[in-house]
Amino acid sequence: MPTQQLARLAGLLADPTRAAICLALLDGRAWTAGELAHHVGVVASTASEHLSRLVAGGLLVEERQGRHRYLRLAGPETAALIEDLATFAAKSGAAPAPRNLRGSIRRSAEAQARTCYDHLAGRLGVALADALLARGVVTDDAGLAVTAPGRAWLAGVGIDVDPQRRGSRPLVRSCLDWTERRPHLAGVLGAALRAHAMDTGWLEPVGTGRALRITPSGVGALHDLFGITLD
Amino acid sequence: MPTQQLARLAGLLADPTRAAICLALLDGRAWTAGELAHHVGVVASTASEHLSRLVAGGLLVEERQGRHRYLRLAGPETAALIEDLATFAAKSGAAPAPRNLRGSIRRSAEAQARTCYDHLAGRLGVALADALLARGVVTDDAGLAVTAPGRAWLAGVGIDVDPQRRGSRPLVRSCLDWTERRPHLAGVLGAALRAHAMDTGWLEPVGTGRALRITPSGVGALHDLFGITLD
DNA sequence: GCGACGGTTCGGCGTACGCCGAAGTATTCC
DNA sequence: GGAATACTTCGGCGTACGCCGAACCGTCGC
Repeated sequence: MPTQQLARLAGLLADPTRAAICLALLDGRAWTAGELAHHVGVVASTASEHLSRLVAGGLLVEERQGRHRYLRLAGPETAALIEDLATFAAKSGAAPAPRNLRGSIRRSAEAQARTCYDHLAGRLGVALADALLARGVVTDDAGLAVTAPGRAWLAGVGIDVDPQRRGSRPLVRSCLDWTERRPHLAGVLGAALRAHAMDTGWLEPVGTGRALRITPSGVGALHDLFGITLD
Repeated sequence: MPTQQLARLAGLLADPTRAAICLALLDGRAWTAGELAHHVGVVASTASEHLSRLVAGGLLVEERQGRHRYLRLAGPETAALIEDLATFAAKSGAAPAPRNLRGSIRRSAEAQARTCYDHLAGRLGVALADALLARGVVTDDAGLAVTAPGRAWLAGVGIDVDPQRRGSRPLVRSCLDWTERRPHLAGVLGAALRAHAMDTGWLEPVGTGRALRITPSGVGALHDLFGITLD
């Protein structure tokens, strides 16, 4: 009875509150139950029940730490499914003609580069993290940190990570990516990298989602500056 | 508010009856309202309401002819979405680990070859239809029909289309495919082709869906007998 | 220890929805 | 024209579900 299974799965996303939760979790992070409740605008008890159903249904996984319950999507394929669904839903009513090619293009583009909150994820995000570590711009000796020469080098490229500008936010932070399952750079540096890449036109958004496309000039710059070549 | 749209779309598939309707329509054919009602086991009035909702939601399109209301999926992307969803739902609970590669493999495989009811669809189905027409095994002079030499040639290959075996079912019938939007061969010959391909090991099922994989021996046989090469 | 806090469970309320049968409308066949 | 057919609309029934507030339970900070 695949029918029941399909209906069950769809039923998990058929409620606006649960849908909002899943969309929020598309950023790949693990949220606490309280954060999600506040974000979607329901009381904690209501959210708790929704979250239990989503976990029972296999869409979410939970991780209990002390008095917190962290929730994230069950895996990359779950994220992909929800994105596909949301994308399809968003353009219902629009011209359905040119969707065939678009779909696959966007899919592959998103695997290459996409935003995770305000920084870069996807294969580009991981590659950037690797490159900066390899070149000594960032060290991982006692927690992630930008080295002194690294700071100067970044300034030369045009990326400003003046420590005065960070509030309470860590300068460099690790963030686990969906498709790569490897950490990439978040924090102030991660955000600065993304902002610089967008400002200089190395990357441009494609569609309304979080997918990014590497422009021709971006291909050159990423190769020359960071030694990155994505096939 | 993409949240509402996602929930609306999911809500269309969240009901077992509607899910069953959509799964039935995955064969690409246009069903009448009555056929669907009987197939999913509800009374006509109930089905009518479900169908109206599915049409209003953009998942189905209708075509009125006389006192009949024909319904089919809105397009190839709709079929793909429902299949993705059903596939995902079917393996919820199984090991989610090796799904990354599998997913893309299956996707491309399904575009190449898949079953449509009991015959072959996808690019292989279309290519087979073309090949048989080009070789004079089948003609399209006055409706599709198997030629006399064609019948002998098929018998030599090992495909039995003895006219005594057909009941009221047409020997050859055209069927519009989703991904190719071109007719392929249904009817008794279509079913016989599929059965032969499975029996001889030219094709093998992949996963639980309708996707088929062309085996190495199948590649050779399809090339030698029908002159077919799929990239 | 004790309070504060995050999360869960439970009871109750209201709505939405799926189902059917009966009546109504349109089309086709004779 | 009249009967059979295909579908739709409507009314009514029952259930399922989403929401909240209140009470309860474990964890953390002092």
